[in-house]
Amino acid sequence: MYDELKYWYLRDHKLFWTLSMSQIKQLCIITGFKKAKKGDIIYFSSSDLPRVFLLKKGNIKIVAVDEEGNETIKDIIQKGDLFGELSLESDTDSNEYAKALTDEIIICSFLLSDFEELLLKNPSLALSYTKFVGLKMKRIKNSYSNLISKDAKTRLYQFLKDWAEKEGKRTGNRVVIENYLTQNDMAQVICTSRQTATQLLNEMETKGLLLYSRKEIIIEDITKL
Amino acid sequence: MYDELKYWYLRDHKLFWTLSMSQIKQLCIITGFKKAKKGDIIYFSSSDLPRVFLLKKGNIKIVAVDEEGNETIKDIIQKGDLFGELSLESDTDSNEYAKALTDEIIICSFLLSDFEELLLKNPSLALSYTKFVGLKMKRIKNSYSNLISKDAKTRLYQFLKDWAEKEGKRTGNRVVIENYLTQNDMAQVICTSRQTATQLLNEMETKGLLLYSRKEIIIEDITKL
DNA sequence: ATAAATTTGTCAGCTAGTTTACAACTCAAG
DNA sequence: CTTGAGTTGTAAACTAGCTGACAAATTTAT
Repeated sequence: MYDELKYWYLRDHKLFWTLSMSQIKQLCIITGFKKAKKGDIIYFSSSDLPRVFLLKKGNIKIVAVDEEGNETIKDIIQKGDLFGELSLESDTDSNEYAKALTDEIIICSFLLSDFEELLLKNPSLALSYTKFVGLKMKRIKNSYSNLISKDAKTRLYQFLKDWAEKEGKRTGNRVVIENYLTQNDMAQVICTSRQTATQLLNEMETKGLLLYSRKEIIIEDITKL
Repeated sequence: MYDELKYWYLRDHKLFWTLSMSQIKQLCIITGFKKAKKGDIIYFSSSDLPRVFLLKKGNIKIVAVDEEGNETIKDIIQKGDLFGELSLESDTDSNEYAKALTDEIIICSFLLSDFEELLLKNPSLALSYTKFVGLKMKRIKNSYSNLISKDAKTRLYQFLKDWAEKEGKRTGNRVVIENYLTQNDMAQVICTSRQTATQLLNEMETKGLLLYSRKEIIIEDITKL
């Protein structure tokens, strides 16, 4: 049963669709599980062997801490996302941790070295993975060039649109997003100050574009964003 | 002789070191050559089949044109760099062209589909390639987070340091860089206005940190940047 | 229930960097 | 040797967004 679950976790991910069930069964590369509750901090012990993680349930944020102790959000990871050493190179110096944003978090992980071996044995998987990483790169490039060339307002709008598309529950043009981020979190993601984000969100609320609360964000008409 | 050259071009690239000479000979994936002179514009015809390019000689810049006709520098490609559809997905919508920055440009290219087939046959190459893309991604992330969190001055200093390291000729702490960029180009790369870049460069010159001319940039003491 | 901590709302002052505008310089092509 | 296009130098006016500061609201812990 336990093993079944492991395989299912992999099977569930797009990336592994090219493999047959029996192939997946042979792999058995998942080596770790982790559960967490809201607010919990999940450390990636750098002493440990490099790993690739798969977030099965919930949402977490990756926070980087610099020399002066300033915290910046590196990434928001959503259900189904693969994260960690995607570049297949271990990141030594970075001081990062993950923080659970929602109530119940399930993360499973496998060793980078196991994964590499697997890729070597499955050329088609290697190719899919390469495409996967490439796609990720394209997305990152895109969002960064947004950050740089667009103003804060446009960035917030884009962020909300993306979020709504990924996780919102849509009925007609109305979208409801479960809000697990604070305004400060959002501000950091779109690289602006908390105050500016607050201002913009209130402005949108006055305009009737959305309804903000700590629990959920309701966008009345997604096409108007 | 001509074929020899092709193979050598691949052989020369880090990425293909894992392959034996005979393996490389079997590939014969290079399908196109292009030469250009300073100022020439090299279009990537979107109607054509998607390709991966390898810049053998010279420097070029990738310029994106948006709806309003504004041009922004996407990338500066240097000798030995692989560029194009690295994500292994063809980019349909983007309107980009490359412009030759130095006198003699040699670009060779191969079809994306050929490359994919090659990766399928050589899992270890696929793995190296993924690592390669991953590394590129890491670099991009890094430079973008510089763009976002640091001020224009720091960004220019960092840009010059990187440039010096990659292409400068160093004697002791003195570095000479062949300057194929205008101040406007540099400004765009570090995402600031031309005027700010000019101001900063002049400031550095008055401080005795460097000597700027259209032909070359001389950094008197790289450790002082 | 009460205290403590976190999150949100709002405002005035400030600053880095943009924009606009123009002059001076450099260089390649007739 | 001129001409004109491209590049560089400089300055004033302007502005988006940051900082700091504080109050109010809300959540969590005791």
